[in-house]
Amino acid sequence: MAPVIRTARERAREELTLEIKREARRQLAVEGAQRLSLRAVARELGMASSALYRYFPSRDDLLTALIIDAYNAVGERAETAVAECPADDPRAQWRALCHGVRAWAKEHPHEYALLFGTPVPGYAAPQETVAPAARVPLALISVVRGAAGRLEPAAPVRPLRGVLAEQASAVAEQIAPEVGAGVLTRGVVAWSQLVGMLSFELFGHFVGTFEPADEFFDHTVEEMADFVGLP
Amino acid sequence: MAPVIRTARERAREELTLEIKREARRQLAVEGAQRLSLRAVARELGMASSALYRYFPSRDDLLTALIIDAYNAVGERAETAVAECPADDPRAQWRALCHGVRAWAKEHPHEYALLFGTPVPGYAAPQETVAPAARVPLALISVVRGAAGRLEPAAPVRPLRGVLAEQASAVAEQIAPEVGAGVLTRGVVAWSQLVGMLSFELFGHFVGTFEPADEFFDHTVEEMADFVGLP
DNA sequence: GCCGTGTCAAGAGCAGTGCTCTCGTTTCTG
DNA sequence: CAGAAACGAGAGCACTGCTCTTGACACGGC
Repeated sequence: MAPVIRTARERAREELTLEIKREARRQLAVEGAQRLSLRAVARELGMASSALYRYFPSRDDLLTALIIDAYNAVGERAETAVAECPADDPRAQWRALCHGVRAWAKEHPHEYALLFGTPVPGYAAPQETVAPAARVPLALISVVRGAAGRLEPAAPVRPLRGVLAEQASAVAEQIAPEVGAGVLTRGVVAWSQLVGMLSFELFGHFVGTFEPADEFFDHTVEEMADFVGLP
Repeated sequence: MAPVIRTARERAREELTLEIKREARRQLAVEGAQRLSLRAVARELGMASSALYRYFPSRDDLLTALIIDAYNAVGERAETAVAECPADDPRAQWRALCHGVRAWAKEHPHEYALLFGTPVPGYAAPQETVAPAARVPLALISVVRGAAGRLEPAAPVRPLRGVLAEQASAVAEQIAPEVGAGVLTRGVVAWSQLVGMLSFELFGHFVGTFEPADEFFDHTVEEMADFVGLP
C-alpha cells in the first residue's frame, strides 16, 4: 500500500502529527477536553501556535483525532479481554469485557468523558468515528453470538413490535444472525446500562451511596449476564 | 421566615438574578453549556459584563445555579408523573416516570447534558446540588416502595455480598426499608440504565441502529420493570 | 548543480473570553 | 442627615481559537 519510505518532509510531518497528539492527549488526561488548548500544546512543543494549524485545521479536528484514538483504545481493550477467555465460556468473556472497559475508563476518565459524555463540538460526529466507535458494542454482541443456542434468559424476553422489531432484525441480520432480535436487544440494553453505570461512577453520581462501586459493578455485570441469558 | 417586602434594592437584585438566569438558560438551550458566555448574557441584558459578577461570583457559579434549577425541573416532572397515576399501579407509575424524564430530556437536551454528561468545572459538585439531584432517583425508589410485598422479579435476584450488601442496606434503611436490598439495587441498576439509554439517544450513539428510539425506549422500560419485579 | 515550486514555521493581529480593580453614583441604615 | 454598603460602568490583564502575511527551507525536474 503506502510506501515505507517517503521523503524526509513527509516523515517529519507524520512524526510531528504523532507528537502533537501525544502532547494533546497528555493535556487531555490532566485537564480535560474543556481546557485543552492548542496554544498550550504548541507552547509545550516549542513551536508557534499557528504552525499547529498545518497539522490540524481546527481544534475540533484535533479532538476528533483524539476521539478516534480513544475509541480504538477502549475497543482493542475489549477485544483482547474477550480473546483471552476460553472460547466456550461466554460468561467469562462478558465479565472480562465489562471489567476491561471499566478499567480503561478509570485509567482515562477524561477520554471516557470525551466518548460517552457531552459531545463537544457542534454535534459533529464525523463518519470516520463510527467504525472505531462500534468496536466495543460489536465485541459485546460477539460474546452473545458465541453463546447462541445456549442462551437461557432468566426472564422471558418480551416480544418486539413494530419499528423496533424491524430495527432489531436489521441489526441482527447484519451482525449476529444466529441470535434472535429479542436477545440482541437485551444486549443493547446491557450495553447502555454499562455505560450509564460507568458514567454515574466517573461523573460522581454515586458519592454517598454506592461509592466505591467495585462490588456494585461486579454484581451488576452478573445480573446483566443473567438478563441476557449467558450460560 | 424571610420578610415578604424588602428594600427596593433587594427586590431589584432578586429580579435581576432571575433575569440573568433566564437569559443564561436561553443561551444554554441554544448553544450548550460549552458556549455559554457571561459577556454575551450581559450584552443581551444591556449591562456591563463586570456588573454581572455582583450576582454570580464566577461562571461556574452561574452554571451551578442552572444545574440546580435543571435538577429541580426534571425532578418535579418525575414526581408529578408518578403522582398522576393510580396509587396502586406501580407499573403505570414507573412508565410515567421514565417517559416524563425522557420527554424533559428531549425538550432540554443541553440541560440534560449539563446534569448527566461530562461535568463541566473542576469536578466541583457543590453540596447544594445533591438534594435536587436526588429527586428523580428518590421518586423512582418510591415507586418500587409502593410495590413492596407485591414485587415479583422475573429472574431470581442474586444475593449481595460484602461491601455491596452494606451499601445497599444502608441506602434501603434510609429510603425504603420495606423493600429488600437486592431489589433496591435492581432499582439503581434500572436508573443507571435509563440514563445510559437517554445519553445514547441524545448524544447520537443510536444513529443508524435504534434511531428513532421511541419504541426501543418503550420496550426497555417494560423489560426493566420486569427486571425490578413491578406488578 | 541549479532553480522554480510548494511546504513550512513564525510573527502580528483580530475578535472573543473570564475575571479584577478602580471610580463615581445610588441606595439603604443608624 | 451622614456614613456605610451596594451598585454599574469602564479599563485592563491574560488567555483563547483562528487568520493572514512574510520569509526561509526542502523538494523534484531540468
